[in-house]
Amino acid sequence: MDDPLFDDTTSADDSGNFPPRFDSARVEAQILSRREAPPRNPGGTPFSMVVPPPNITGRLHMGHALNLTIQDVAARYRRMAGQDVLWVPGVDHAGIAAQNVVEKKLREEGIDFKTLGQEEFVSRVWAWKESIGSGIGDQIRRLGASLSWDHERFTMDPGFSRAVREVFVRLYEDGALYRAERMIHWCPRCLTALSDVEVTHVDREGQLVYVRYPDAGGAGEILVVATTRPETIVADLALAVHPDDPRYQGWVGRSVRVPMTDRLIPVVADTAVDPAFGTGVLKITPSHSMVDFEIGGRHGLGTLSVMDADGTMNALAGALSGLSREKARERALEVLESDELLDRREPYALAAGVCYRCQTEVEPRLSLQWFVKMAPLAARARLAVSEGEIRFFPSSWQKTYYEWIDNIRDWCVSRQIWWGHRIPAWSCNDCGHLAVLREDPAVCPACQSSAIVRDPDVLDTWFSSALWPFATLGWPEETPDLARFYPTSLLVTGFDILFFWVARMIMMGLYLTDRAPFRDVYIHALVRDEFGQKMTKSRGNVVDPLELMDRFGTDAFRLSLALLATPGRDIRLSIERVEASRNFVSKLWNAFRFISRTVPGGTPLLSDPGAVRGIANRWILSELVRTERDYREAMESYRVDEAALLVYRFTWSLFCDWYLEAAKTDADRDPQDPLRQETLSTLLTVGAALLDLAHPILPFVTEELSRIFGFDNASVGSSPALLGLSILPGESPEPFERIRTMVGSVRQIRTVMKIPPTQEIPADLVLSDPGLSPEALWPFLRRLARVVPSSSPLLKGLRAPFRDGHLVLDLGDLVDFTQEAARLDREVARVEGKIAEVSGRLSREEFVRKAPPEVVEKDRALVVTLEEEKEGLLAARDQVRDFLSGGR
RNA sequence: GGGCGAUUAGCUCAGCGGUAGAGCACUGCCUUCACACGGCAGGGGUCACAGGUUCGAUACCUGUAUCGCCCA
Repeated sequence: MDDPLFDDTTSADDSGNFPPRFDSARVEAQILSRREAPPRNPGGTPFSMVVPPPNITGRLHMGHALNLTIQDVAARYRRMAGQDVLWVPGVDHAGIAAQNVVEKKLREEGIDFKTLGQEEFVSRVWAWKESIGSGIGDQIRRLGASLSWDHERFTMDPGFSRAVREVFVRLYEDGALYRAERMIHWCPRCLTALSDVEVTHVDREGQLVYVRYPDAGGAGEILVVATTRPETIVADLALAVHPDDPRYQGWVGRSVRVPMTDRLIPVVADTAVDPAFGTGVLKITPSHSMVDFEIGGRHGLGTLSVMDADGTMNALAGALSGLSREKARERALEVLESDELLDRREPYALAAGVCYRCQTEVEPRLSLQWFVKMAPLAARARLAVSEGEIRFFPSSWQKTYYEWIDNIRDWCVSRQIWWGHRIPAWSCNDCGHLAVLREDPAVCPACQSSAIVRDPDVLDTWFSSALWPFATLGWPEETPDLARFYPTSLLVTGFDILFFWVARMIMMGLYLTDRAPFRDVYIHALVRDEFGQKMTKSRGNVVDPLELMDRFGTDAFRLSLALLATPGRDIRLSIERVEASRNFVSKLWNAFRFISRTVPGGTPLLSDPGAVRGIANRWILSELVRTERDYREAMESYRVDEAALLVYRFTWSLFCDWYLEAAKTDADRDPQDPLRQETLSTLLTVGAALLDLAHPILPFVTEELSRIFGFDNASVGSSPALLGLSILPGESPEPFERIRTMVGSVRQIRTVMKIPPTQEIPADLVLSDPGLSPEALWPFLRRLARVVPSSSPLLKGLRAPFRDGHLVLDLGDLVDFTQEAARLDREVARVEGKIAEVSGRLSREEFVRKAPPEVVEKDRALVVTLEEEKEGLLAARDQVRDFLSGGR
């Protein structure tokens, strides 16, 4: 073991090697096996988040991965900044989704869940929940998400259930919750009511069917009605026309006969009718259409329901009874056809409402349900955002939020399923009293009868989710957690649940705690496949995050997501991107491999970065300070993508490409040379700081490297480097920038002249700037450009020009001047183009007069620089031309 | 029908009033003692289109086109 850093058992693979590849699988397994809770810092300012609880039915998908990565970056960053971070994990009981899963499982076992009864079924769901254990939780850990696992909650754990019940009762007592018979969206497959947001719309190719309604007077006149739902004709209770429609003035008040039946219905006038749709005559089916229900109400039409809960036509459907909705539609067309009441049909694109859980087309249905009054809640929720109490990132989501808030309708919260929070309402069979209670009653509170029945329905899953930020912290108890961490600091979520979840948390939070439940809301987009397609099972384009983590490492996967997480834009994730990130992790790893070989154990970190003298050292430190400043700015404004890019660029383009190469020069110096010591310490210091910057995004590789180097525990990530480097080194870093241009100039010539990279070129250094010391420059030029001081002054040679001087290169006989002449011509043209542009601007009086002085000044300085550059290029070109014409 | 977003290099995307950028792909050279999951050098863009504001517009405003999403 010749490397002093590896003289103990903490080496990379515990056998003294620092392999050229980072073994992500091994390191991740090792770190995860410790199952450490992330550290808390009771002395720090609180920073809290609640995780959007994944469904118990869930498996980690791209959306989770993105969501958790962003949160974890925030959590780790805050921890490193000394804050006391609480990030509450948890799982949602996922009412309908979980019920569906268990129903299906039972069906596969040959059991019809309905035969079990509610209690037994619920206990089966609990058993199933136990059987899947911490599946999704383990996958979340796998992603490196540093949640506060000791605070894990479930939306149906006892405490949470108490909170849900408390809210329901409180709303009821306040008159903000009521039971009523209303039109709701009904899923004929899930057999439950749905809220407005649980219905999504899909474009369908339908038909507009024109049907003849004969005049009841027998005069042979007919009204033609256009409908997309001919199967509901048998439930028609009226036809309606717009009162101002000249075509139908004579019809209002008359009666027509309903096709397929013997019923007579009136023709009414209503302003809700759109004269431009179809024939301008609307059939009114109050029991099967939201709009018709309203119109029917205005005209006292009553109701007639021809469909059962499961979408089957019932006994009142006459010729259609017993048929499914779909079959009924076909049959209706046949009957109309044969009755010669079918006028015509035309294709019609319609947006069908479907259940968001099972995609079944929903039915409007009149039924007795529980509703939350939204108007008062919504008003406050609007204010919280418009007054800036809650901030959206990106802020463009405000509009969408207002749009919804402003058009909100009462929220149907009862569900006719078995899995969920049972509604705490009892009705008395004797006196009819309805009791909503915090504790289960034994008898009717009104008449003491024991003939009371509990409402069999459960609550919308989102009802409990709406309590998540405070119920997880102990509400309604006044717990220490609630006092310290509520309101939470940041909520990170996808736009797809803005209405389902975010808006409702705001409403409930304000109503129940009098405070907005969070300060900032970061709304991220969707992860799509590389072609921009949404990842869905049916498309078969779902990429499994776990697979990517296995293949490329979790760090690489997280970095890919972070880099692509531009606010407000969907993410197209391709394997190539993850590969590129993997390469970055490897690059980082190897940079530290180099440091470990170069820097002996026991080397101290820089105690005073401002006192550093070495050209390269000063340069990298000043770049680090700049990067760190921008990085913090990015993190504070939730620009994870920018922060990640800063780390990427600093590491690769500056630290690896330039500093490490330059540091090799200093490291080769005499052991007694103080510059060598300074450089070794700088390497270590910048390395440590770099790990800190990278840690929130790349937790595993940085923790492993920190461990190897004995830096502060990277899971704490409180290396002094990050905190201590707020001072800029005293002097300008410019000398190293000059070196970069010199090196660039030589490298260009080397390429054009086809001189092998390893071949050293003797050269003379000619400097016009007296501030630069050739003695300090040569070692870097030798290392980075492979030029060496020539033993004697060169009279003839090729000029490598840079801004304030040039190198004369002795290329011996290798020279093909024509290529170089052509290159220089191109360069001169490029610089001249720039000069023309900038000086053209400066020559315009208006520009000089109106533009800000600093802009004009900057342009003037730019012209000077460009002129210098041009002169150098011209001198080099002239010389090349000399060689070309005169030989040598 | 209303709203939102997008349109920048072959592809995927940053940038956003003041010399057009990254990753991947492409071309040439290089297995040089951290890294070929690498290095060096390079090619490639009238920043969708048309007006306007401005000393100056890829960026701001208006309109048009195309694409995507949300709501009705």
